[in-house]
Order: sequence, then C-alpha cells, then structure tokens
Amino acid sequence: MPDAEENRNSTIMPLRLYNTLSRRLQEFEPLDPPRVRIYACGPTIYDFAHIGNFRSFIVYDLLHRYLEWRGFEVRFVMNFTDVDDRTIHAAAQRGVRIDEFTPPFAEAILRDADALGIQRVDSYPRATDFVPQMVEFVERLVANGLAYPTEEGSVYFDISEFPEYGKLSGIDPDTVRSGARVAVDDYEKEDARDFALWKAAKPVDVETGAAWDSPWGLGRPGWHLECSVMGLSELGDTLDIHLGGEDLIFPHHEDEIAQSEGATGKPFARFWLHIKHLLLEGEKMSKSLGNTVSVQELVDEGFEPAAVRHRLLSAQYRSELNFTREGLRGSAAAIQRLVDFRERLREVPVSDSVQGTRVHQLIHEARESFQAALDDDLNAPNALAALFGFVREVNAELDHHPVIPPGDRDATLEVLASLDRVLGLLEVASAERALDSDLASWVEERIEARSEARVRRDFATADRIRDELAARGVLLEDTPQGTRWKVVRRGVEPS
RNA sequence: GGCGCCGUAGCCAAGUGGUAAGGCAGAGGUCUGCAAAACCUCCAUUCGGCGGUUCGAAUCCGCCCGGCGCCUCCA
Repeated sequence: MPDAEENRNSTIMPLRLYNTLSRRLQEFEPLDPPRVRIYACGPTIYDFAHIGNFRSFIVYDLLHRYLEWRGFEVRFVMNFTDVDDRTIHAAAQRGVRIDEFTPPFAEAILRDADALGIQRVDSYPRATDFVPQMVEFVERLVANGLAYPTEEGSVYFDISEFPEYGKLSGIDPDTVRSGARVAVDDYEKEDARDFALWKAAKPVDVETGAAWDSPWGLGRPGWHLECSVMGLSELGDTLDIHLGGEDLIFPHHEDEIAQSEGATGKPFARFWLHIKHLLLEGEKMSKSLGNTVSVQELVDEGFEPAAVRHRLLSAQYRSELNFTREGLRGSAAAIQRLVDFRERLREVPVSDSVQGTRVHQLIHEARESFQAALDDDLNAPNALAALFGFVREVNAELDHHPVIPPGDRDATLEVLASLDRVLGLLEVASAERALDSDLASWVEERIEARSEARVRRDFATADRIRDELAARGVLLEDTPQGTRWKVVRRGVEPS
C-alpha cells in the first residue's frame, strides 16, 4: 500500500509547524493542495560545508520526506549562492573566476548530502543563472518607488517605503544599533538600514567574472535579491514554506520579504521555518573559531553516515543540538539495533499454521505515535522514540513466538520500511553495508570452519576464528538457524 | 543597549499544569559451550537555585546563577 494514500486517509490530526512569522505553531495546509512549494536557503559555495550546515540540510530533508509521506506533492528548491562577497573574495584570493571556483564546493556538498541520505530536491538554482531576472526584478522595485539607484551605479531598497519591514524578525528598524558592521559599508546609501539590491562593480568583481551589464552600469546582484528571485522564478509569487538557518532571519529573510512583497504585492512565504544552530562538543562551532568538522572528517574518524544522520535527527530542529563524538557512538549503536531488528525479521521462520502475534496492534500504535510526533512541529526525537519502542515490543513478541505467520512478518517489515522513508536511517545504513563479495566469501569460509570446530566441540579453535573475524570488524551471532555475521563500524574508541 | 532562546540522569534528548518518553553507557538476570543479539529488572522522589500562584508545577509568575543566538551578507 502506498504510504501517501494511507497516511493521508488516516490523518486525523493536522500537521503543525512553528512559523517564525507568527511566532506560533500553526496548522499547515498548502495554498494549493496537495502541492507544496518549498524554498530553502542553501549554502554559499565558497568553502566545504560543515556538520552545522548539514543539520539544516537534514531538517530540510526531514520536512521534504515527511510531507511526501503525508501525501503532499512537494516541489522543493534549494539554491547555491555562487556570487556574493565571500565567493568573490575567495576566488580572487586564488586568482580564478567564480565560475571556476565555486562548482567543486557544490559538488562536494551534494556528495556529502548523498552520503547522509538527503534526498535530491527538484532544483538547485545558482544565482549566476538568474541575473537577467534579477535585473528585471530590481527595475520593478525602482518603478514601484521602493528602490533607488545611486550615482555610482548601485541600487538600494528603501525600507522607509515598506512599513511592514521587521515583521519577521521583530526588529524595529528605528532601533537598529548603528554598529561597527554598518560603518564598514562603503556604499552611498540614503539610510544605513537600506540594503543593496544591486551593487556597482568593483575591480575585483570584474576580475572574477562577477559583473554583469545592467541599466545602472556594470554590477552584480545583492545576496538577498538572489534568493527572492530564484524563489519567485522557480515557485511562483507565494511560497508555502521558506526554510533557513536561524541566523538568516535578520537581515536576509527580512529583506527577502521586503523585496518580494514590494515587487509582487503578495505574501512571499506563508510559513517561515528556522533551524537552530548546533553546538560541537558543547561549543559554538564556526569557521572563525576553527573548530568546524565536516561529514567527510567524521567518516574518516570511523563514524558511519547513518549514525551522523541519526545524531542530527536526535534533537528537535528548534532546540540546540550538542553534537558530540560520544553521542555519535550512541547513534551508531542505535543504528545497529535497527539493522539487527530488520535482519531478525527477514530471517524469522514463518508458518501459516501458527497463532498470530500482537504485531498488528503494535504497528497501529507505532504509526500513530510516529505521525503524532512529526505532526507536532517535526518532533523527530519523539518519532525516534516511537520507532524504538516498536522495535523493543516486536522483539519481545519474537522472543515468545519463534515462528510467526508470514503476514505478521510482512506487515512489520512494511511499517519499518514506511517509517524509514521519513527517517532514512536503514536506507543509509544499508547503502553503507553493501559488501564486496571477496570479503563475504572469505567470511563464509571462516564461519564454515568455525562451525565444524564447534561440532567437534573444539571451542578453542572456534573462538580463535571468531576473534580473527572480529579483528576485521566482523561480528558473529549463533542462532538456532545457524551462525549470522555482520560488519560493524562504531567509530573510534574513546581515548 | 535592543530583541530572543536555553539550563531535565554519566552522555544525547522528549515532556510546557496532574505526578519524569526514547537512545547510548552502566548493574543484575534469562538464553548461549562461551559470546553476540534479544528480552526482563534496576538506574532522576526529581527537572540550575530561591521564592510565589495553584488542590496540584519540570511545566505558570518573579528574582538570582550559568550558557547561548541575532542586531546588515555566518546553516
């Protein structure tokens, strides 16, 4: 049975999401059901992404998967910012053009995203592909009296013409502290709070290929403008959901609203969701502190991507997540528990002539609480609790029923797969555990030798073989159906 | 200075008025040649501290302590 149909029909409770705009939990219903249009602020591709970026991307993915599981038809767009101050300066430092400089970072991010089981979205627009639309958009704002060009060839948004400015962040523009960061701005705005839509080209922009012709001369789009134009171009005037990191609320998203609504006269995004930053080993992680860690580095340390995924899902997206190695080891164990559970089900002896188990009841309860958890503003920790509670209960049933009806087994495997279409944990773990056949046949050969030794009751030999396999990361389990084996990777041991 | 968030067991983390989910780690037990896996039992009379409201508070209010975010281009 397809999830979408089943879950949509069984839906009693609405999905509620915390909307930064209203500062409340709100029932989510798309403008044009069952279609949902989502725009997520993606990374600026001037460097490799760290685990903090991926917390956001994992939450984007959780929402994406859950909406689909819920039966919505999702169109999901995430941009790559490939022209802004940072990409230009980084490219200039290396003496290359931005179009040579940025692509490898986008590729690296997608590679890590794939490893973490983040579903590819429908479109990954790059700002540089939308410059004509951006110019046109700025012209509209100027025509609407919301923007003004300067003599040097920049165009600024005039926030005094947009009374609702501040409605997302709650910031009153009149009280914005005129701080050091404003002072470094070397452009000629009418008001320090106005923001650049279009920036007159500087020599470094031209050198790095980051300058385009416009009615105001050679220049380049401002960062805020890029996201508005990509979002509107790809999804239409009103988005159902706009996603981003909490740091983007102000000014980035505030400015997106001002521009977009100023240009279209329609609400830009109905729901704004913001993902809280994570802590790394109890400390703020940032490039300036030099304590960032990447997905690849964690993999090199011996952690599996499925464990990283589990850890990133282990806190609700609006609460702080303390990302630690110790926690990651716990996640690896949790993943192993799931993998073992599925394996146990796949191998459980079945017969039509035995009494049924409680699994149908357990399945019902698990689905209910799983959905209730995610309906509650994507409470992934509670969804995980529902899953693990189910695993424990079914394991207990299996302990009491060595043989079960095939329907019980199939239904259990089915619900496991269904919940995992949202969580993606088994999906990622399975991809990781695909083994080369050489290792597999060697392991099979050693197990055969060990089994023979056990039959002879030569346990010394049997244990030696088991140790030999363990040294290669292969663990054995003797079951009534014979010896099972698995490869485990739990990350580095604590020092 | 302005706006806002958080502090729950060894670790991670749910719970926002009715008497503390889940995962990891740990202890004991069942099973096993021994293990592993699985299951069972135990593991916070208590939720940073002190007051207050209430029949009842981790949950609401106040103060204090500690940690943190944003305030013009950091997910």
